[in-house]
Amino acid sequence: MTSTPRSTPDTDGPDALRQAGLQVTAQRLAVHRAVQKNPHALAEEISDVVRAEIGSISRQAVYDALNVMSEKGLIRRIQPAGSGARFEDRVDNHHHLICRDCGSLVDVDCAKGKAPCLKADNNHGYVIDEAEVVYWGTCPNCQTKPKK
Amino acid sequence: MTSTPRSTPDTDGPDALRQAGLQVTAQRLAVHRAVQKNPHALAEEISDVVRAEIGSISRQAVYDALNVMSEKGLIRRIQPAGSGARFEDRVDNHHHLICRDCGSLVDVDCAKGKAPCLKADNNHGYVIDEAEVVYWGTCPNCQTKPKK
DNA sequence: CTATATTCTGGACATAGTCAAGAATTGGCT
DNA sequence: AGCCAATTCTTGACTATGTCCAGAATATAG
Repeated sequence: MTSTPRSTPDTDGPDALRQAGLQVTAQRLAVHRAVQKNPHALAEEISDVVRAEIGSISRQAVYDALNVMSEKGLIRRIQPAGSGARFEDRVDNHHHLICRDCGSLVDVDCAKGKAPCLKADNNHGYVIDEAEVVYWGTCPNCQTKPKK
Repeated sequence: MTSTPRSTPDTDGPDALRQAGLQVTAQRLAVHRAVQKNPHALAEEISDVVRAEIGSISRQAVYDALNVMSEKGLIRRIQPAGSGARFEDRVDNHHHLICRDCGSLVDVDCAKGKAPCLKADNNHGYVIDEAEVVYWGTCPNCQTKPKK
């Protein structure tokens, strides 16, 4: 560490937190890393990963970290029907494709980085800040199964 | 009302259920009516409405009716983050606009009845049957509040 | 180094929904 | 109309996911 100030300024743990105006704690750093390494993980899975890494963490600290970081835009929360909240560190505009049978979830890019769906016809006076798109279907694996 | 065999064949309770291959029961009819009359209601609200109408119904019967009817396409289930499942009888292609602050939810038509968002760039082998779009933002009422 | 605000811990609690076994109802058949 | 088999409903326990609270620990500013 003689002359490596910061390899990836934007996603580097401490800096990312500070830039978001959050205190830097071991728990938050670990949660952030866990989300980065486990895209689409559930809160409980994050909890397990963090616990494996730093020994222990309370459930509340996990939820708090996930919530505050998603509020600040550091991570993104997705919450499809049929499962708890999931978290990912990709904050760019992309969407998700979910299998109705097995719940598997994959990322899909949204038409070349543009946001074609961000405008609703009639916004009813709402100020829209995000358009979330979820594609529901059947994954390749579940298509082969007899359906029951 | 002297000679009105059925005003709306498609949404008439008994027929709608039969056409979906479901047994016609008082509970299901009441749940169906409750959903029609209370768009975007939660399961528990449906439960209350039904109970007011037919006296009593078990929680399980409500969930069962809602689930089977949404599987059969009689009603549609939507489940935005931060609330339980909501149900509506509009089955056509439309989307939703939700306030992050108060959770209010309104319908938005999807570009003139067409389905412009139904195609993902790369479907990863999935067979897609629905594209769900949720617009997140702040409703007119919450915009005036000081934000706290 | 100290002060103060923020965050974390631990445990109770809340909400939304599922599971399972037996009772009641529906719809087809005679 | 009356009966039978299958479906549906009831009841009550249970699971999963997440929140609330008060006090202990920690981070950051000065």
